[in-house]
Amino acid sequence: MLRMKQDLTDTHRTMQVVNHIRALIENGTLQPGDKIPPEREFARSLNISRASLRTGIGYLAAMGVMKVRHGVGTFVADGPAEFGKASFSLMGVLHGFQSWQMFEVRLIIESNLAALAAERAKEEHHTALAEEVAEIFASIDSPSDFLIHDVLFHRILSQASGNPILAALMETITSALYDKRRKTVERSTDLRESAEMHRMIYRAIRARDPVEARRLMEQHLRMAQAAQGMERPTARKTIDGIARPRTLQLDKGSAPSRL
Amino acid sequence: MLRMKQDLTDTHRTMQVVNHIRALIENGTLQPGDKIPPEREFARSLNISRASLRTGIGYLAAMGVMKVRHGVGTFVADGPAEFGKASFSLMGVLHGFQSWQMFEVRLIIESNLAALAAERAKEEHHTALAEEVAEIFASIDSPSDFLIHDVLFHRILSQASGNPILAALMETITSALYDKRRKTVERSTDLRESAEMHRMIYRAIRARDPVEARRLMEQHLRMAQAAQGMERPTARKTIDGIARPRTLQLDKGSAPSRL
DNA sequence: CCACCCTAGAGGTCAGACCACAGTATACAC
DNA sequence: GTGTATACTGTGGTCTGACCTCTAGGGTGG
Repeated sequence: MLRMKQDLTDTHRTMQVVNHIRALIENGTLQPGDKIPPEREFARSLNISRASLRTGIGYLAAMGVMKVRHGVGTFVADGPAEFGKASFSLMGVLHGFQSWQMFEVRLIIESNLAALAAERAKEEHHTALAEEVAEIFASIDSPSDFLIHDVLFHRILSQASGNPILAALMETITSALYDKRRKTVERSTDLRESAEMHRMIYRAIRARDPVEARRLMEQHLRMAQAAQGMERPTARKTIDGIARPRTLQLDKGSAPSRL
Repeated sequence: MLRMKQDLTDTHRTMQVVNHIRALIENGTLQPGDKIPPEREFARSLNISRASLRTGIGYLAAMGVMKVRHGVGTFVADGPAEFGKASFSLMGVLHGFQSWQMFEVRLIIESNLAALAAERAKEEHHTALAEEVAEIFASIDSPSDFLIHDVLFHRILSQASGNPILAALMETITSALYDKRRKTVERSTDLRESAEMHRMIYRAIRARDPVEARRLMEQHLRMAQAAQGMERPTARKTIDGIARPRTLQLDKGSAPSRL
């Protein structure tokens, strides 16, 4: 009737490797930061060729679950969760993501992140947040440093929200936005105002006031968006990149496996 | 001082392939659904070995940008945008994602999706949405069919929101939730109530009432969550899967490349 | 006209040699 | 003794080319 086949990228051996490692992570044998055995050895122990093993590892590395370091070894990722850095930009060109859409998503997610953080942040988060606010003020004359601590502030806030999934989504958007920001921040003049906003957001979180935290975060982001001239276009035209009409197909295709 | 190296998975050849294909997609040479040349031939034209080409393709396939079909060929993905199906579950076991967190994210994203859809949906979306509502009512006695149209309804709503990024994030969460739902829906008794909710949401969107659409969607999701007994635990214990304490490190590590 | 089988074309796997990189041990010069 | 240069070892990266498996389509016999 409809689709029967599973379009998963589950090529025999590849998935075998992926599932094996997944299992090792699930039962705790492998923890973030751990190193897996050398390819030659690991391949032998799994009774597959090194090439196949590498395919599987490549798969895991592509989505950020593992990190491969030439000449050193392969490790389980340990940084903040994220859905493939490159993934986002690739998906972007493929589906025509636009800047205003990124900001819209950021506004939605981060304002909720702020609200949740206000409700759930622990002492240690308050401390870390306060430190970053201080660093931000201290970096007012150095745009590049300012941006670093700005990013750090938002990342800590993500963790304070107590929802790693939301944090991971935010991280994905943020890293995609980073390059663009790095360029504009340089010629930014009112970093003082931005610093002040961070401080106010921190105070709202500190005071466990979700409503205020959300409001301030929204205000902060709208200001940031305006500063980069990336508001949503009133008309239907592309801001950056080529316009991509692409007949919008209400594709029912590939409904969640089997049906 | 801090990190200097770029931890990107950019192994020479691999990235070379990825960027090449990315370029082909950007300049329109490759469109969703298109087939790329056979590996042997493509590899020769790029002056790299077939193995390297395959590594690159595997990378792209892993994040859902390309689809490989054994014995047929390799194609550019054309379905709804999504950040790697497997990616999510892998990230899940790695960072300890929990059910209530997935619901929380879904609640946040989808309620906003509904609000946006109410503001921006076009005629064609209204039509498609109405059709699915009808299908949903028609499937009240068939849980499996019901679920299919339920998913379709939400997917169309995502497209109607006019923000493909948000839609992609939603799709990622949804596909992860799908399996779990498939099990519970079977023994669900009040599908009628759910169907009614979909109809009301549709009407709110149709009436271009963002506030009401958001409110109804939130209500709908909370009911769904309650039906599956996945509210957020009052205490600090795990619902499913093993508890994973994992010393919460405020990892500053891997700040967005170079600094 | 339909069912079955065969085959061409495309991806999947394998084996083993060799290259490139990172970190450490060693040797030589001062 | 100290320090720097070099060699070695371990680990991932790439290449070749042969062979396996799957899919789709066309040919052939019933």
